[in-house]
Amino acid sequence: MKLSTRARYSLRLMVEIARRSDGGAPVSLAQAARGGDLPRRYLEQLVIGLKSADLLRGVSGKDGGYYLARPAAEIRVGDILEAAMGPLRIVDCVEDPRECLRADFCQCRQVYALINRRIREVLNEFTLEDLARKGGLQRGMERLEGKAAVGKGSGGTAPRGRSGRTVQGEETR
Amino acid sequence: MKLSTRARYSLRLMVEIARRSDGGAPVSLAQAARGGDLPRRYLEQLVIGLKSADLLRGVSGKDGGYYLARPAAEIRVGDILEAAMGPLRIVDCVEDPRECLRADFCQCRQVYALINRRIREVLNEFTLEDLARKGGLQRGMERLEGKAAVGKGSGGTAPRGRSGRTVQGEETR
DNA sequence: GATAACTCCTACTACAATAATCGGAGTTAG
DNA sequence: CTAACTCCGATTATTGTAGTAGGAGTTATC
Repeated sequence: MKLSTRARYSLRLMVEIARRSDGGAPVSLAQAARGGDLPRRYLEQLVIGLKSADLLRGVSGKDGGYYLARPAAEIRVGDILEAAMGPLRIVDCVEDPRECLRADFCQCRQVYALINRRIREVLNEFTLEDLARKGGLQRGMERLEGKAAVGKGSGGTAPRGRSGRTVQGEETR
Repeated sequence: MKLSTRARYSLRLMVEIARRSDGGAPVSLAQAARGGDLPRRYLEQLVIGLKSADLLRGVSGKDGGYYLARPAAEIRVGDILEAAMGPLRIVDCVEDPRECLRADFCQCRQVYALINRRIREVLNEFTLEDLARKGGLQRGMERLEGKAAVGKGSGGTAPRGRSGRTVQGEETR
């Protein structure tokens, strides 16, 4: 149930990049590592998954680094977790019955599927912007509380883009 | 994200016991193991957690075994998972800020807390009875779909007891 | 065109957790 | 008294996690 370090670091890395990528210049892992006190060498690994999920783009060479492949408001927490941890499934049999010999008569499977769906829904309601926002936390929380309280059906889980601005600068630590 | 074998086995074990405990006699691990093809020796370990969470009660001696500490409709999936895996927290800092040095300025924490709450909600909406029910799946599913689709606020997550009857007998495999 | 600061790629390693297995002591119905 | 259980404490093999290490390739700057 617990998120792996890998998952948490990936989220924090994305947050650091989101916060610092305001000036247009790519954010280096060294910067991100310092800002979020994360082991830089480890980030190098995590970044691979985030790139191939097309959440980050890399720029080689001096003054290189990474920038978000799309606005923070359009990157869902679920996207990041999926990139870091693989498919967001509570059990394999939910998607592919062949994974389980017992699939035809196992009642658990259907309940698993429903739970799994709901978890993905929550994960897709929150975006990187929610994580990266600084200040105005109180205001932010009200909005977030709303999100968390109102079950918004099962349908489209794409995040509605808003246009808050990400602040940069002041050392996070 | 994936449920551990430990967690899945615990659920299946509970299902086996629920299904077989109709006659009043306790269900032995040997029976449960055969019915759910689970390694009996391993179940002996899992049962420890389930007992101390007061979900199962043990009866020693010949014809001994285990029975549910309360009706299946009152045992939530979340209860079982918690007994099997420990506290249902996605990260430790959600409940205890001291877990994290960065707690005061970390925005993630609040979002984590909201996600965590929602996950616990889903897990507490489904009961052992939902998992153990045999036949009438179609009908069951409609009810379950309803559950999964309608976000029912954040309030009380105690399962509403219903009074379906658990079937017993016919070998599950 | 050297150099500094990066990304990028591939191993490697230490440690912890997971998924069991095993032997045997204690309990109880027949 | 014995067969069928629970109960208890070790032990083990395998995998996964978190993190390090070394170095090749890329690019702005002096």
